[in-house]
Amino acid sequence: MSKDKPQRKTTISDVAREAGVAQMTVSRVVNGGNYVSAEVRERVQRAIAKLGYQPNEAARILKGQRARTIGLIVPTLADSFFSACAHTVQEVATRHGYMTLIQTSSNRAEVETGEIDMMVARNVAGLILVPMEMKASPGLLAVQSAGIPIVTLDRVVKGLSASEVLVENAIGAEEGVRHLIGHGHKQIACLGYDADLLSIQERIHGYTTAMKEAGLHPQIWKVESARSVALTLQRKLEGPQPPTALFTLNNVTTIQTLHTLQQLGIKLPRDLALVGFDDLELASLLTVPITVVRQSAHELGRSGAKLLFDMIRTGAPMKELPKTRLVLPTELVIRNSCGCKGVSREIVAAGRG
Amino acid sequence: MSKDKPQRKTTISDVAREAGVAQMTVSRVVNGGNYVSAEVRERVQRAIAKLGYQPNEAARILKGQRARTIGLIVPTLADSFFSACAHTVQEVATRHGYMTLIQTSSNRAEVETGEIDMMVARNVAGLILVPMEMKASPGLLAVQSAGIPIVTLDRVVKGLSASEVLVENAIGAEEGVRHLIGHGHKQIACLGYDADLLSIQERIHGYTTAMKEAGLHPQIWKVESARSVALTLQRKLEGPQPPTALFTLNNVTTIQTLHTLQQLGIKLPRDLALVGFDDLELASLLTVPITVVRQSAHELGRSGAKLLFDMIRTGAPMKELPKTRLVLPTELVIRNSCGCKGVSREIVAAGRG
DNA sequence: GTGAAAGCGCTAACAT
DNA sequence: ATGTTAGCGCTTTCAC
Repeated sequence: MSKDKPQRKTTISDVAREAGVAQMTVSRVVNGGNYVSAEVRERVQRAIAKLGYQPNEAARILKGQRARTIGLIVPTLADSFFSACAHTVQEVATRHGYMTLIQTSSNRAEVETGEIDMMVARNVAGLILVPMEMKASPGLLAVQSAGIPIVTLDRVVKGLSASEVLVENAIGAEEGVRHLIGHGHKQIACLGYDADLLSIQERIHGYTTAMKEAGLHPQIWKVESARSVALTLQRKLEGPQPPTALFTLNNVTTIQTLHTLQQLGIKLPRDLALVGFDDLELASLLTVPITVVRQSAHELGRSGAKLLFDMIRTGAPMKELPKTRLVLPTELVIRNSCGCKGVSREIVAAGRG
Repeated sequence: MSKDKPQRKTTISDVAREAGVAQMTVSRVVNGGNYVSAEVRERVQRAIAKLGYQPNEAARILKGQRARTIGLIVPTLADSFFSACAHTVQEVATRHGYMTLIQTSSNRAEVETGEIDMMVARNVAGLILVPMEMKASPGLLAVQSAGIPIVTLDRVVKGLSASEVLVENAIGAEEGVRHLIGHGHKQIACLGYDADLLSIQERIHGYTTAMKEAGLHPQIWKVESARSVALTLQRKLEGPQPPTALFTLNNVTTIQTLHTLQQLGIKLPRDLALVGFDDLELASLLTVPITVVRQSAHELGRSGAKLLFDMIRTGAPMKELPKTRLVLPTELVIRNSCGCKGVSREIVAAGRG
């Protein structure tokens, strides 16, 4: 039907012939174009455009260069927080002329390890990840000693000289809990899971700080998984001395909580006040708009990618990579689940076919 | 701090030396091991194990092999429909031992074109995309004639021999609109944008079919962009003869509509009934749970990836690639915005730190 | 069965 | 400022 001959891709030597120069000159033009006269550069660029030349990555890599590709590992793309983050990382990478290998670890350290190996095999120029383990695995250390810059998002890895972008989890949680305290609540419970994650630990710490500061007794309900949130909540709320307010540790917990309250017929904020960590899409359109501590996924992605490309540009080779730690602020978005009355008006964007 | 020498990776010739054979023999052992005596194979395998040899992908690719990487281009990852889709594609790819280069086209054909070129430069083994143009660009044709399998999602590209995964847009829309008609509505307006996309055209077609079938007069409000939804809606609803029901053409339109109705103080479903195309996260927790025509992003991704790997496996080289068209069903999820009374109970999953 | 040679497309290092 | 040479690690081709 179509062309039978797979028409050999145009190579650097095709361009060189077309422009009447040596391959090396073309290579120089492609890579920054230094030490090339304006006239020749012009001619080469025309030839490139005419032939639709694209440098062959494999050849570059074989020569020892790094791929113009970065790796990104997030727990899942099915959570809008991480997909927003991935979106931004990819955008920044594109702006730098890089592509992005995106993998999901499904919250499993072994999976992450395998993915790191595959990325190393592809000579990625840098690696951004939301790490699953608190201490550096041999794989990650190998990446580091291969001189590949690493940025971790949301969490830190001990024993690794990677740059980190974190979130003011403790301060954000404090602020949220203080807001509930400001509404006069004394019995504020803190609900969530994954207590082994740094981010969650910090939020719990923030909760505890705010409670103690107000002379209140912290009540922390750690559950093992997202699924058990509903059970725990139901048991506690129907028990003696139910709390008058709730602080939920992440978006999934908040959603589970909302569903459970709906089932139990408990009305927000009349029967129970709620502040959650993490914003929800459509939060303002819910039966009761939810007050949340918002962290920006886009900012996390943007900062992480920016840091990575700084490192890639600097090209600190194998040696001590410059290690940076960035901590992003959170924002208390006051809606109605906390007991406040006002109406929040929010804007939506983005489109699909 | 760590190792200063980046310890050159062991190559095929290291293994050959260690085993006392030629590189070629090692290569044969690595790739299936045919035409090698058991004794030599044994020796080579021991050497491979001892040295921890990993074949270099770049070198393989340079020799004309395809990368164990596929490309995926979606309009955006900031829309949960497409990120869910990307999530599943990536999962399937991983299961096949492939990685996934994920790029976003931002709904712009030129961007898509550039990304396709970069993927070709990386020798991807296959390409999955939600195409922005209805006719094949030179770039896409080049991919095809290079023998790289292509699968398009949600839309078709004319003049391209790619496999396609589509959605029963027309039938789904018909079903949704018929449900509104079943509630006794006569004045049902259809609202949305991006009318040049096949998927939207089909939904409009389904709407029109259902209306005509019932002897009703179609009322289609095409707007130019997501932003103008609110304006149009407000103007029409405050004008003479406002409709009693609304059919919105995609999730963004539905959300804009919800916000607008909230502002105008119009209550669902008392003042106005609503059925939307595309499900919303948290739809069941909204003030009024929204009835929607749901299409499965995961199924779209899964089917597309499956199709692609079928093609990659078959390895139909440059010749006529087997072209398949798959059309996925939609599902009418009845909640309350249509006027139905029942309570829907839904489950949430997925977790984050 | 096994091996030697050639070369994929590119760029670092060295001419000129 | 531009060109020449060599070789990255692998597999295809052909010889033995």
